[in-house]
Amino acid sequence: MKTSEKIVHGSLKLFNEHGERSITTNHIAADLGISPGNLYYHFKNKEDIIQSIFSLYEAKLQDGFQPYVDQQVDVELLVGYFDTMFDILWHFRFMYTNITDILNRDQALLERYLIVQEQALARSSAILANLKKDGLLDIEDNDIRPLADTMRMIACFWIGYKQTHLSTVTIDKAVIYQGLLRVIMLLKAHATMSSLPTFKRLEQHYQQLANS
Amino acid sequence: MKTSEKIVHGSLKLFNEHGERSITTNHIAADLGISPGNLYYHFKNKEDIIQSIFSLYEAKLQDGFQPYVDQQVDVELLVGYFDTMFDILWHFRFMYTNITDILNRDQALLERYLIVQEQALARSSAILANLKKDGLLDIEDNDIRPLADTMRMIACFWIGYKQTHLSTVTIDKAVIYQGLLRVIMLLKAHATMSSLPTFKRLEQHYQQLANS
Amino acid sequence: MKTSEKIVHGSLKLFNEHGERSITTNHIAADLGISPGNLYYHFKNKEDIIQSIFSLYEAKLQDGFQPYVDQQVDVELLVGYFDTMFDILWHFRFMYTNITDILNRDQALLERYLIVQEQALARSSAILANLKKDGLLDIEDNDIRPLADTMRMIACFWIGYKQTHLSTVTIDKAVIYQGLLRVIMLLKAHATMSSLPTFKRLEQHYQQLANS
Amino acid sequence: MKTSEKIVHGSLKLFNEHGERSITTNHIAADLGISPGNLYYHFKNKEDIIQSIFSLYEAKLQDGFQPYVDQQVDVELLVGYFDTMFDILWHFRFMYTNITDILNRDQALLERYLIVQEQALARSSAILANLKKDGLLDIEDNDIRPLADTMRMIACFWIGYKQTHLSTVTIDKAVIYQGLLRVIMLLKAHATMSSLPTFKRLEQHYQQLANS
DNA sequence: AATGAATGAGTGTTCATTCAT
DNA sequence: TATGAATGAACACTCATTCAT
Repeated sequence: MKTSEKIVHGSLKLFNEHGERSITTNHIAADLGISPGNLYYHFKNKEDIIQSIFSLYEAKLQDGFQPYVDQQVDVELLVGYFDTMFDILWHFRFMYTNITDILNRDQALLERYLIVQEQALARSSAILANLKKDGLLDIEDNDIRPLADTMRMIACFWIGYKQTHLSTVTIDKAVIYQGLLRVIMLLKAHATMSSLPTFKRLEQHYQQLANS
Repeated sequence: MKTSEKIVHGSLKLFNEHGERSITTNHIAADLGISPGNLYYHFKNKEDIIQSIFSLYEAKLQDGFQPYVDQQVDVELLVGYFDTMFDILWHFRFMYTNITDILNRDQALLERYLIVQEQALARSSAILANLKKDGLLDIEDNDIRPLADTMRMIACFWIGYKQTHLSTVTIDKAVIYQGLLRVIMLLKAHATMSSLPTFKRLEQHYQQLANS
Repeated sequence: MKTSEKIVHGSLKLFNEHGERSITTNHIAADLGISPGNLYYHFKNKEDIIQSIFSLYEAKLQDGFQPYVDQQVDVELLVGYFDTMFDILWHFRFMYTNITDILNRDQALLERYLIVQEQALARSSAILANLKKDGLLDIEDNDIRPLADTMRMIACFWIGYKQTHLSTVTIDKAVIYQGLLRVIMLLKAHATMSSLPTFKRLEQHYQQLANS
Repeated sequence: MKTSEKIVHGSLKLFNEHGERSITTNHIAADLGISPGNLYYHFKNKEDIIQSIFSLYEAKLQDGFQPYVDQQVDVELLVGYFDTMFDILWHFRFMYTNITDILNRDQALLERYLIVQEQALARSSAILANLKKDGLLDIEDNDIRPLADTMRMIACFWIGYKQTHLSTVTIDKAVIYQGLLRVIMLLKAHATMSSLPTFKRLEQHYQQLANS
C-alpha cells in the first residue's frame, strides 16, 4: 500500500475511533510511524486528507446504489443494497458524527456533499421505482422520492442518534445493523402481498447480524 | 442579573451564533466585558458552563412537556406543546449541531442527557396516550412510544440535517418551524375523523410562521 | 517597565543584533524569560510587534526634525539634528538592513513608511530652507529638496552599504558616525564663507566620535 | 544546457521574480521539472546555488568594466559601460534587494563579494582616470576614487531604494534606467566644456529607454 | 468578586536536506 | 545522473486554565 493510501486509511481509522476534531495531523503521522513532514509531502493539509476520504465515500456511494436492470429481484439483490448501506455507514461512521462541523469549515466539500447526496437520492428513488414496477412496492409515484428521503434521513442520523442516546459511546457493527432494520421497516410498510415474505427474510437476515 | 447567570446566557448566545467549538472562554469573557479570571471564579471550566446551560435545557424540557389533566383539548393546547418544542430547538440550537461532540467529551453530561431524554420521551408518550384517550389519535398502544420516539428523532436532527443539506448555513426561525411541520405531519397521520380539522389548523398555524 | 514595552524593546534589541528574519517569536519570549503565550497576550502577532517598533521610529523621526524658529543657529543646533539622525540610525539599525523584506510583507506598514518618509523629507527641506535664509547655505531654492533627498538616501543606505562592504559584519556606533560625516560632507559643499567654520566644527565633533 | 546550469539560471530567474527568501529549493526543482534529490546531487545546498549565481555575477563584473586602451572615446564607448551596469543590475536584481541578508548568512560569500567589489571599484576608477586623461572629465586625482565609490553606491542601492519608496513593488527595466540616469548625472557634473555634448547624448540615450 | 497578566503544551504547517533505489 | 519519498526541527500562533493582586 502506498504511503498516501496509508495516510488516508490511517486517518479514517483514527477519525472513526476518536472523532475528526481530536485527531491532529501529528497524531496521524505518529500512528503510522511516519514523520509529520512526510504526511505533508503527500497532502497539502488536513483538509486535503479529509477530501481524499470523502472521495472514497463518493465512489462507494456511486458504485453501490446503481439501479438494477433486467435482473430477477430477490433477497440477494436487496441484501446487496443494504450491505452497501452498512458498508458506508460503518467505514465512514465518523462523518455521520462530525459532518456538520466538517462541512462548516470547508465550503468546497459542502458543495461536493450536496451534489453526491442529491445523486444518491435520485438513484435510490430510481431503485424504489424499479421495485414498484416489479410489483414489490405498493406506493404512489409522488411518494417514492419522499420515502427515499426519509430512509436516507434515518440512515444518516442513526449513528449520531445512537451515539447520544446510548450510555456506551462506542458504535459497533450491531448498532449499525439496528439502524438498517429501522430503514427496512420503513420500506416494509409499502410491501405488496407477494413481496412481504421477501422483506421479512431481508429483515431476518439483518436481525441475526444485529444480535451477534 | 448575577454574573454567573450572565456568563451562562452570554455563552449560550455565542454558542448558538458561532458554534461551541469556535467560542473560547476568552471570547465569552470579552463579549460580556468581564475578565477571564472572573469567568473562572464562577465556573470551574468551560465544561462547567456547558453543564449550566444544560440545566436550563433540562428545566425547559421538564416544564414544557407536562401531560395535561382535566383539560379541554383544542388547538391552543397543542400549540402550547409545539411552541415549547420550538423554544427548545431555537434557544439551544447549538446543542443540536454539536451535541455528539459535546457529550463525547463529558461522560457525566451524557448520563444526565440520557436521563432527561428518557423522561421527556415518557412524558411525550403520556401526552400521546392522553390524546388517544380523548379521541384525537387513532393508534395502537404499542405504537405510541415508537411514534413519540420518531417524532423526537426528527425534531432532534432537523437542525443538523438542514445545516448539511442546505448550501446556506444559517439556521433561522423559519427553518425550525419547517421542522415542526414535519413532526406535526407524523402526528397527523394518526388523526381521527373528528380531530383532523384540529391538526389541520395546527399545521396552518406553523405554516404561517414558517413562511414569514 | 510594562511587559508589552519589554517585548517591544527586547525585540528591537534582538532584531538589531541578529536581523529580524532570524529572530522568532519564541526567541523573543525566551530572551525576556516570558512564555510565548504571554507574548501573544500582548501582541496579535510578530507583525504587530514590528508595527509597535515602527511607531517608536515614527515618533522619533517626527520629534527630531522639527524646523527651528527664532533661534540662533550655531554648532549646537546642528549637532542636535545630527544627533537625532544618529539616534534613529543606531536604535533602529535593523530596519536599514531588512526594510525591503519587512515592507514587502506588510502593505499597511509600507504605506505608513512612505508617509513618514515624505513628512521627514518635507521637514528636512524646511530646515535647509531656514539655514539658507539665515545665511548658512548657498543653494538655489530648486536644489533644496533634491539635496535633502540625497542626504536621506545616503543616511538610509549607509548601514546596508557598510554591512556588505565591510568584512566585519557588526555595525558599531563608529560606523554610524562615519555615515553622518558623509552626510555632513554633502551639506558642507553648500556652506557660505561665513558658515564654513561652523560646518568644520560640526565635522570635527563627529570625527572625534567616529574615531573613538 | 547541463542540469547544473539549468538549476543556476532557473534559481536566478525565480529569485529575481519572487525574492531569494521566498523561493525554496523545492520550488526551484519543481519549476525546472527535476526532483529535489537531483538538485542536491548537483549542489551541496541552497547556499551553493547562490554561490554559483555569484560566480556569474563576478564574471560579468570583471568582463564589463575593463579600462579601455588606445581607443577613441565616444558615446558608444560610454554606452558600453552603462549597458554593462544595466545588465548587472537587471540580471542580478534580487541581489540588490536581499544582499545584506544573503551575505550575513555566508561569510565565505561575503569575502568574495568584498574582493570583487574592490576590484570593480579599482577598475572603475581607472576608467575615470582614463576619461580625465582624455579630457572628458575635469576632476582632481584625489576625487576620482570617491566619485567612483559614490557612483557605485547609488547604483547598488537604487533598486532597494525604489522598492521601499514606491508603493508599487515591481521593479521593471525603466526603473533601472532611471537609476542609471542618476549615476550619469554624477558623472556629468565633472564634464569638460568639450565633453558636455557627449554626456548629454549619453543621457538622452538612457532617457529614451527609461520612458519606454 | 474581580482583574488581567501569565502559562505551556499543543496546533497545523514548512522546508532545507537526506537517502534508498 | 536522477528520482521522490522521507526526515525532523522549527515556525507562528492558540487557548483552557492559573494566580498574584
